[in-house]
Amino acid sequence: MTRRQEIMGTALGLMRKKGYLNTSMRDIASSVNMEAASLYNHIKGKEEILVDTCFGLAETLELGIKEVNDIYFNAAEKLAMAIHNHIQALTQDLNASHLFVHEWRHLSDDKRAQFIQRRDLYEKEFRDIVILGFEEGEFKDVDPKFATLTILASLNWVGEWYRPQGDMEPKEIAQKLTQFILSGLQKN
Amino acid sequence: MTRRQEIMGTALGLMRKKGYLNTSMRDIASSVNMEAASLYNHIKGKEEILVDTCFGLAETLELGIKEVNDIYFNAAEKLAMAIHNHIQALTQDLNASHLFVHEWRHLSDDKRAQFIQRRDLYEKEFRDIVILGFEEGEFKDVDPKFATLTILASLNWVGEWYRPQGDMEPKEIAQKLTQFILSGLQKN
DNA sequence: TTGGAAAACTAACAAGTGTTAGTTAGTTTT
DNA sequence: AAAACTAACTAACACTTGTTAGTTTTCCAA
Repeated sequence: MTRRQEIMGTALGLMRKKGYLNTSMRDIASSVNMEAASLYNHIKGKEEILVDTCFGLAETLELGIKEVNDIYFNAAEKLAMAIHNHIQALTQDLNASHLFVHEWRHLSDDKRAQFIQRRDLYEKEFRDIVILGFEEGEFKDVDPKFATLTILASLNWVGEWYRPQGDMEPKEIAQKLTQFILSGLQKN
Repeated sequence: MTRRQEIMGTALGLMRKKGYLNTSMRDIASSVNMEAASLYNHIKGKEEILVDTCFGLAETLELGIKEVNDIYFNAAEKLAMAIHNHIQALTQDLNASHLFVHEWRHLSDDKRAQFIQRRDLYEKEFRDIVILGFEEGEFKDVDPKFATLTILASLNWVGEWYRPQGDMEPKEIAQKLTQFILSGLQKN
């Protein structure tokens, strides 16, 4: 593990616990036993931590949804796989997920604009699955935008309560979420 | 409208746009055309804004769920009404909702502990409805904790995309959410 | 053993933070 | 008219912020 990775990992942990703005370069430095100024031998600045993390996870998610569309499935299967990939990506590094879900707002103006664009594109991929399901006659005639936002809300919130040593594994969470989203709470 | 209310309202708007930590007392002051120090004639300090808002909305939500339990309904009807009340409370002031959903983390330690406790209690009320539904034989045998968190995630996320002048009214949103949560995406 | 890069250090800067103290003008109450 | 209250002000304090410049130490390849 390079020193840079060590710094990044420590920073992400602190930022998840205290928030991005509340985590100072001095906090990060002392957590890896060095002075704040020394961090600049490894990273360009504080924002680099946020940028690399947000865009890194964005790329992982994009690859995940592309994989879903490459393989031919019906909408229900596509949705199940998309949910699975999303949950895998998010639970794989909860600290990074926190920045991705909550702290992207503090990106500088241009980076934030780029981020929002990629996020919207990702949302659109989900929405297309919902629309496909309707065209197949398998899904109800719901408002696709509304449904997609609701689905993604459920997925992104998993990072708030998932605990790696807990009693549910990512795979199981994804499966339950898929079940819930497809057929809801009510019996028949 | 008192000067205090004016300050609070302005502060909440700024804090939703820029985040709690990124909004300085000087920002707030200049938005209401006064000096930062003068704010202290009306509020005790910056945290009071966060505390009053978070606990105020908490109380509204608690009243909402109590109302649901006072009136006898089956679980499906209870859930529908609980969702309706929750969405009404959240969409009624999106600025306050932002603090409630996102910025409560920055409460001081003791206030945060209180907040979490009340939040957990509110979650429990929702969970009890899910459990009741199962006991009635109306809901599936889902993991109640998992289901509740997923439901609340969907509800809380509404504040991220709801726009007051948009094409969906709170009542309609609540109705669609209820429908989605009860019977899901899939036909049959 | 030595040269040079990598990685740490100290010191400092310029800006911004929430908050307090003390004051003043204007209004309300006694 | 005198006293008290309200709400604004200026000035300052003590501290924290991200970052840069310049310097010293560490460490590995030649």
